[in-house]
Amino acid sequence: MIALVDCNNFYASCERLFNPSLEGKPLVVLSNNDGCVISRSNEAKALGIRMGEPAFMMDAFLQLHNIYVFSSNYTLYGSISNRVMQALHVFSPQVETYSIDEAFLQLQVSSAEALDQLAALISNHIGSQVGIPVSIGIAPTKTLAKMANRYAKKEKTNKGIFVASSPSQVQTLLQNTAIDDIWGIGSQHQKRLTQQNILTAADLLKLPEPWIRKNLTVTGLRMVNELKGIVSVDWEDIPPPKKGICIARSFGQLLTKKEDIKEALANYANDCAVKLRQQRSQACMIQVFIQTNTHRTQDKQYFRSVNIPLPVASNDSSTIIAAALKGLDIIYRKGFNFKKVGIMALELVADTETQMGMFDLYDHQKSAGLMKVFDQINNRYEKGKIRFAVQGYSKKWKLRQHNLSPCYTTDIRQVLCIKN
DNA sequence: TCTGGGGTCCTAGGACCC
DNA sequence: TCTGGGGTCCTAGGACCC
Repeated sequence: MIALVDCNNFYASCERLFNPSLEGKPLVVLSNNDGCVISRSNEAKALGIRMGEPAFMMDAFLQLHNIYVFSSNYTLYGSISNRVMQALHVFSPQVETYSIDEAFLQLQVSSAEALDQLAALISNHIGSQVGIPVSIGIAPTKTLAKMANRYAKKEKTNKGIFVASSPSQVQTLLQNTAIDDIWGIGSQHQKRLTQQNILTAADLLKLPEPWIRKNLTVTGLRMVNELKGIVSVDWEDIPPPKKGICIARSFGQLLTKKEDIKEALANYANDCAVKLRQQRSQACMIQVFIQTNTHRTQDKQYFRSVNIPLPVASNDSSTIIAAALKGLDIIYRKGFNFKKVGIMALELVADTETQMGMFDLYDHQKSAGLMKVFDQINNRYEKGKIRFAVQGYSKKWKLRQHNLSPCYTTDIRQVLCIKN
């Protein structure tokens, strides 16, 4: 059987962890730039706040209801996530981290009672060891486990646990799951299925295979098999290597000058190179893209991207930054209000597989050595202590983060201090 | 003033090859 | 009148996920 363990309102729960006075209070976490709502406590949900709602449109509402507002603190959430994943390993050697707040577990137990007990145990353990509430769905396939989890949350069943191990329980699940609550059905597929009068997961199983194949592609066929209890989604204990690494961010304010955008891009390019080194990869291709704010209909719009091949695979900050700036030279145009710039590292190879270029005069060992020292210093002291001159100091592009909580678990200077 | 960021997979269509 | 067929590679775009 497969269990899906999902942290409830994860970011909101993380903010509460070190601030118990927020228990029982409405609380929201905002996206980068304090843009829109990406996590809500149950109390905030009860007040009708929707996911993705822009913060600036609800300022008055937030104040009126004394809703606590947090900027997103991914350093904190990442660190709490690690604790949750560690704690889950107690219950199974096979744990697949699916996202920052979810994991699949393979369980070698089959009876419904035993599964119920085990789920309760897991839930209590994460609660007492990490302090984060979770919901658990158990079923024969990942897709059904996702559904069981959602069902548990929605119906508030038995402490957020739902076990669908027997055919009759699976049937209950299928009949009570709306199609848009199925893992793999988004708004577009939902529209098409509703037109066919397919409203639940059970309805979906009545559709002929060729129709599924044509309209929902092979991914849809796989999903339907999973609903039938046939395992069709691979198990991945070890995360497969990433195919691309992307750093893209909206600016705190609109930018028009190339110099300002250059500064932002150089910083993102350096972050991208750091990520490449962390996962021991090198990129053969760099993509740069730039875009205006599509929400501002009064502005002229512009979106463009360009690929810059690297003659030799690299994860050297200065090489990645240089390629990124070369790309910006090609796609930048005067006279637009730009909102966002980004860089993507593509065609990744392991850093042990470096192919030397025929006319390659670059000293790879020297570069690797320099980057190692660079990373060590930045890890040891304040993050980003040493930087490249082109990364600049104007910081006009900087994110808005008006309500950022401390990095309680990752920065010794921000550890919670208890008075006596 | 103000609307996230980072991924994956699939398909269709064009270019190119023999 | 009537203009092949099959393969590969690349890209853009669309759908999905959290």
